[in-house]
This record gives sequence, C-alpha cells and structure tokens, in this order.
Amino acid sequence: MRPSKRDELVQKAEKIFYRDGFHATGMDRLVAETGISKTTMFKHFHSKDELILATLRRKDETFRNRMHKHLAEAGGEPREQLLAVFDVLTDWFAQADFCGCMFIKAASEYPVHDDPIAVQAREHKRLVLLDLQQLARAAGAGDAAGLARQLMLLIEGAIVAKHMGYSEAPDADAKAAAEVLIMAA
Amino acid sequence: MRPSKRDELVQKAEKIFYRDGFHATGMDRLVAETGISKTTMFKHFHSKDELILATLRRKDETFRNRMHKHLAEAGGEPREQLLAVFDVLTDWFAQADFCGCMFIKAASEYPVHDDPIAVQAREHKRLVLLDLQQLARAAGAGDAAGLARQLMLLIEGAIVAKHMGYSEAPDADAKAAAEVLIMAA
DNA sequence: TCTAATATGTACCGATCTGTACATATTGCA
DNA sequence: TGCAATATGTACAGATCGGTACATATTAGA
Repeated sequence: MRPSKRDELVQKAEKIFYRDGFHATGMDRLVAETGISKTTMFKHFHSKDELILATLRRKDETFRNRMHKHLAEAGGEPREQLLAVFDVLTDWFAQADFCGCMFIKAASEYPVHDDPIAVQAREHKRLVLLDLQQLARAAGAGDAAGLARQLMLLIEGAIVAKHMGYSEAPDADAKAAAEVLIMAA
Repeated sequence: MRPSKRDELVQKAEKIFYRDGFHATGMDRLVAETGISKTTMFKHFHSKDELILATLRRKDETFRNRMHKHLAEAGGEPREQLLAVFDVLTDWFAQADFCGCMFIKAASEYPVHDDPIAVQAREHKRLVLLDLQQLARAAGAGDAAGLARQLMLLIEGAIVAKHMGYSEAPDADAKAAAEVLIMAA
C-alpha cells in the first residue's frame, strides 16, 4: 500500500475544511483545489463524511503531537509545563492560517450527538483534557482533575476569543489567569 | 406596518438555524418547518444571509436582555453580580434546547472577516465583554478590562465545554475559577 | 363593501450538491 | 518489456441549493 495520494488528499482537505467549513466546501471544490480527481477521492473514502473523519483524525494527531513536543522542550518542571501549554497557544495564534478550533467547528456543524463526526470532535477534546489532567497531577495539584478542567476553560476561551477577534492577546490573558489558578490549587 | 409575520419568521428561523446550522439549513426546510411561504420570506428579506442577520440580531437582543434581567435580580452588590453571570450560564445550560453559542457557530461557518454575518457575531461578543467590563469596574477591580477579559475566557470556555459535552458541569468549574480570579484582581 | 396590502401555492431557473459509470492514462514493480 | 494497480477525465444522475414569476387567496382598514 502506497498511501501517498491518500495522505496528500487528507492533508489538503484538512486545510480546506478548516479554513472554509465542512458544509460550505463541496467535493468539486476539493477537486479543483487539490488537483486530485473525484474518482480517486471516492475510491479512498466512500463518502464525504469519511473524508472529514480522516481529516479530524489527522488534525488531532498533529495537534497533540506538536503540543507534546512543545511541552517536552519546556523543561522538566511540571508546573512549568502546565504554563507552557499557553505558549503553545501563543505559537498557534501567531500562525497566518489560524481560524479557530477545527473540532469546535465540527461540533457546531454536526449537531447530532451520535454523528461520528461529532463523536470524533468530542474525543479530541477529551484527550487534550486528559493530557492536562496528567500534567496537573504531576504538578502535585490537590484536585488535579478540577484544575485541568479550569485550565481547559481558559484554553477554549482563548481560542474562541482569538478566533472571533474581540480580544487582542487572549493567550496572555489566559496565561495570567492560569498562574493565579495554579497557585490557588 | 404589522410585522407579526416577519417576527414570527425570524423567531422560528432563529431556532432552526441555531439547532441545525446555517449552511445545513435550506430555505425549503424553513418553509416546511415554519409554515411560512417562501414568497413571503423573500419579500421580507432579500436573501438568506439577510434573514440570518436578523436572527442574530434577535438572539443578541434576547440573550443580553435576559442576562441583564438576571443580573438585576442578583442584588446590588457588584461583586455578587459578577458571580451571578455564571448562574446565567447554569440556567442556560439546563435548557433542553441548549446547543452551544449561536455566534461562535456563525463565526465558524462564515470565516470571511468582512462578512456581515461574521461582523454581527463579533459585535455580540464585544457587547457582552463590555457589559462584563462595566460590572468589573463597578466592583472596584484594579484592572477592570483585564478582569473582564479573563472572566470572558471562562464563560466562552464553559459554553464550549458544555456544548461538546466533555465536562459535566463547566458552569460550576467556571464559577469556582471566577471567584479566585476576582479575589486576586 | 370596496380596496389595497399582504400571504400563499406552484412551478420553475441555473447552479451546486454528493456520488457513480466508464473508458483512458499513468505509474510501480517484476 | 509487460502486467496490475492506481489515477484521471468526462459525463452524468438525482437531489437540493438560493431565488424568482405569477396568478390566486386572505386579510385589514376606510
């Protein structure tokens, strides 16, 4: 199996879905923008929804991998790592193609609770929250799960605030708030 | 001008767009679900986008009015009012038809920055933030704007967390974090 | 009751939607 | 070189998209 074409499709589709939305992006436009024929697309994925699922899986992988690498570079102190999460945000927000969280968008566009796309989006958030919880536990927080949930609120809030553009540097605000919450925990 | 039919349309369309999304909801389905003829719809609004804008304006009005009323009932203490904001969330989340924030959804589905729909969505968030800032100033916070932005992060985060369902009671988490942040401010 | 405004039903337009059929190129490998 | 897998182009199906034309029905006010 040489999956290069398939991977190329998933990678390009991910960017387009992320930028333009899921329902607003038709298969014909994917053909035009990726240069990959529609026949090939439907040979690799039996439906648009399956392709979307693949892009979400890829996004989850690359996102969490990047986060883990960034945290590893932040040094061994667990408390430093907890704060470094917000530097990941700063990095992300500085990217030219930033336009919010793909999983929040997916959950918005696929409101049916059992829809595989909605399930996949939730799963990503669950995994990120789990990562935070492990960090909080390592940092010796009394209520690690609670602290993780609170920091998660700040992260989600910063993503939304940045996306909607009503706040200049929500990552800095979030980090400042996080410092207070970590101290209090 | 007897705008009853128009208002009825906006009210019903708001619920449908909120529940099912904007691109995923066609005018034909609006006709089927509202019982209002397509001719009438396009007589009141010259395009689907204009109808969407009207639903967003309505949602902003009703949402902020409800919030102000709730805050007014919370008592005169500004610090109490700041915390009461999170009781508004608790109320909202308990509603059976809760499915996230309509403005976040709108911003997600209309990524072009200048799109009137995106502008309208941002405007709602700006107004809410402004309300928070006034409360924070009345509560005597040193950096009222900064505290307001931090509380806004918690609010957005709680909405997203509740919507995506990876957290049981994000409103309670947000309120607990808010108490800490308000004390520290 | 007459009139003017408003609402309806139906049928349609061209464009786009997801998805398929099928015949032709292109590629990787032995 | 030759074979098999993979990719392509075109053309299309059936449904739905936003939006309009137009003739009829309902309503409200003088």
